[in-house]
This record gives sequence, structure tokens and C-alpha cells, in this order.
Amino acid sequence: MYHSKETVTGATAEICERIWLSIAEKRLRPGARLKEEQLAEIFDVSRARVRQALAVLESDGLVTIVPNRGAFVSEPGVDEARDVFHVRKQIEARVIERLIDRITDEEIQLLDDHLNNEREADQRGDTSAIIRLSGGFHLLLAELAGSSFLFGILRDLISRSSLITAIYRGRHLHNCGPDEHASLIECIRKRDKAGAMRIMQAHLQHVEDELDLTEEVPTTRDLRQALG
Amino acid sequence: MYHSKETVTGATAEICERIWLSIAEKRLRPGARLKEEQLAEIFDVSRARVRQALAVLESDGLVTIVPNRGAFVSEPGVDEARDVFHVRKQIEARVIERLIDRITDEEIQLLDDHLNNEREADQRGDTSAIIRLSGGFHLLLAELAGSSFLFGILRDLISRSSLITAIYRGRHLHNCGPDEHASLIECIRKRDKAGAMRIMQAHLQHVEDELDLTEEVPTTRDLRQALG
DNA sequence: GACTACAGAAATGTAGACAATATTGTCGAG
DNA sequence: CTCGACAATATTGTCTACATTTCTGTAGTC
Repeated sequence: MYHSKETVTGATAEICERIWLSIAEKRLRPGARLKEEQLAEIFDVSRARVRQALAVLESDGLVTIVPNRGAFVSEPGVDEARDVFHVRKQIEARVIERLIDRITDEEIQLLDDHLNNEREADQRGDTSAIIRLSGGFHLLLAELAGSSFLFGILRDLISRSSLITAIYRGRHLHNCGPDEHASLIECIRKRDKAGAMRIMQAHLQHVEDELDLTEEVPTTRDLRQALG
Repeated sequence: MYHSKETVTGATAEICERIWLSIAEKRLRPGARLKEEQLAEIFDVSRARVRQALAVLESDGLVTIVPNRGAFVSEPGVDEARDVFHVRKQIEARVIERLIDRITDEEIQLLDDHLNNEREADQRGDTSAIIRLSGGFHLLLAELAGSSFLFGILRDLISRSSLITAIYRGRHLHNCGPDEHASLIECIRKRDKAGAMRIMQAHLQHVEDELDLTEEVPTTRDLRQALG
């Protein structure tokens, strides 16, 4: 896996991971209801652990829990979507800053290896792997930046980005292709901080530009607002 | 309370809040064991809900859960402590940037009101209130910056800062006094972005400088490392 | 025909009991 | 007296059953 430190304990983390992946792959649509018993059966765990996982996912913003109603996949509005991308640009800029100052040649090799995995998955058409790896590239950068805190923030941001792209972009599924990642690696190899930051900003801007954030998407739950 | 949006549902959030406050007030020491049954009795809730709260706190980094062993208050090392303050300086800088651009006079009044509350608590010597309000000032800034995401990150950062100061600073209890907050407000009132950012950086640096981050504090659990 | 009230179904929230595991204390051998 | 095995205790992890709440479908009334 692409994260160095598990932030949540074993079994709970696995459930969170699988639900997150399902959301990122659009297998779970925003607003979809997450029945505890159903999840417990699917993952073959107790309902208690499902509830723990849902509580964590709620604190991550991926799931919304309504008391006595149940858990639903969150439906971030356009303002929240813009907010996420705005912050993400800031955070990834800080990651690049730190990264360039301290990365070693061996670690750059890790980036190359990751990029190869991305390309292979791209050729195979392995959607699940593409999504994991394209997000994982950014997480790897954060990990190599040496700040577990930035890593955690970025992990959260990428999860939400996946959710947002699932809502506001219809055509493509993956977040970002390997090409821009390649040119970013080249800047890092040359320790070109300004260039790397410029590419990263453009890269994230491309992802954001493909979204349609002009109008609010009617939410599944707030029918009154959607149909009023 | 000082947060605009609850990220976690009702009862679970309340438990997280109370545990967090206990940690910030040093009533719960780093490394302290958190027995589920005990917590359930104290908060008068079911053990299941305590487990949910602990899972959330773990994902926030305030609590460490060891399988089949239990939950403990986290004990961040010196490198993690430096990391938190480094990121916090970056995040709070972004908060100030956004804040100055969009704050209204009415909202500045909110800052003044908050400052008055801080001063009153300071005169009363109300430790619990001082801790809540001094952190709350920074959270209010994030809230007024209009980014719920930055708010969430800062909330996390402040929690960890409290934990870190609890470990690495013996003398003072509060994180930051109201005086520097006052001069920060003055810069905001004048829309002096550069000045505000300078004061904020200095403010956070003061807090960090009072910590003793030169040597690793022996952890309660890793006795082998502490006593070896 | 439309609206309200009520009953049934389904899902969540909670409590309790039981099993698995780690720690602690005790006994005995050397 | 020290070390190691073993039993006792305490705590976590899990499952089951039940109470509570919400949603849905139906019947009754105007």
C-alpha cells in the first residue's frame, strides 16, 4: 500500500479503505444509503465494527450520519468542492517545498517505480488500480516530504477530491493521468522547486477545470431544496 | 461553542470533545490508559459509543489504540512535535491570507468580543476556560476565513498542539496569552496582511520556543527504549 | 378523491453476556 | 534467591437480543 503509517487500527481501517475505494470508483454514489447490517454482511464483520468505521468516515467527511436515520455517502456542495481544491493546492505546494529540500536520489527512484506502476495499470485498464495509484502518487510525495501531518491532511483531501470528482465530473473516472506526474518527477530530479510547484499547480488546476462547479447538484436527501 | 460545523454526530462528538478537553487541561496525561468501561461509566453512555469515540480520536491522532491492549493518550515524539508546529505555521498563514481578504467589520467585532472573553477568563484564573478560549481564538480566525476545511485542519492541529505542550512544557499551562491576540486583531482591523502574518508567525514561534524539544521524552509504554 | 391516523416493517441505538487475549500474581524447581 | 511455568484476573473484542425511532403502506373519514 501507499501509506507508511496506518492512522486507524487494523480491521476498522480496512473497512474504511474499502468504502473509500468504492466511493472513489463510483460504485457507491453520493447520497447512497449505507445500511449497517448490509455492510456487516458484505465485509463479514460485526455491526459494531461497521459503526466504528462509519464514525471515522464521518469525521473524515466522506459519510454523513443522521441520528436514528443512518449513514449516507456525503454530498459536498459546490462551495465545499471549491474549498477542497483551494486548500489542496496550498497543501501540495507546501509538500513540494519540503520535498525538494530533502529528497534523496534513492527516493526519486521510488517515484519512478510508482510512475511505472501507474503506466502499467493504465495500459491494463485496471480502473481500481488507476484510482488508487493516481492518488497514491500524491500521497507518496507527502510521505517523502517527511511530514506525517501533511500526509494525513493530504490523505483526507484526496479522499474528498475523489468524492467531488465522482459528483461533478461525468466523463472521466481517474483523477489525473501519469503524464503530468512524469514531468513533475523530472523537475524534482533537477531540484527545480519553482518548476515543480508550477507543474503541480497546473496539474491540480486541470483536474478542477474538468469539473462543472457552476451549478449546485441536487442532493438526494434534501429533496425540498432540490425540487422546491 | 466556537466551532461552526459539527463534524461528528451528537453523542460521539460530545465524548470526543470532553476527552480532548481533558487532555488539553492535562487532566489526562500522555500515555494514560483509557479503559472503555471506565469511560462508559463516567460519560454515562454505552461501551459501544465509547469505542466509536476512541476510533475517531485515534484517526485524529490524539489516542493510540493497540489491539487487544486498549486505548492510550498518544505520546508524540519530538520530530512529530516539530512537524505539527511547522505545519501549523503554514496553515495559520493561509488562514490569515484568506481572512484579511474577506473579513467584515461586524466579524472583527466578533474577534473583539472573543478577546474580551479571554481577558475575563484570564482574570478569573479559570484554567479550563483559558485553554478553550485561547485555542478558540485561532479556530474563530479559521472560521471567519470561510474555509471549513482549513477550520477542520486547524482544529486537529490545535488539539495536537495542546497535547504536545502538555508533554514538552512543564511551567505554563495555557497555549498563548491574550496580548498577542490583541495586536493581531489590530493588524486585521487595518487589513495589514503582511503585519498580521508576521505577528502570527512570531506568536506561534513563541509558543514553540517555550517547549523543550531537544531531547526525547521517555514514553510510558516503550519502557525498553526509555529505561534501556 | 384527498387527507389523516394508525399499524406494521425495517433499521438504528443500546445493553448485556460470552469468548479471546494480555497482564499479573503465585507456586515450584534449581 | 532467581527464573520459568502456570493459574487467576482484568480488559478488550464480538455476538445476540431487545428497545426506540423512522419510514411505509393501509384503512378510514370527510
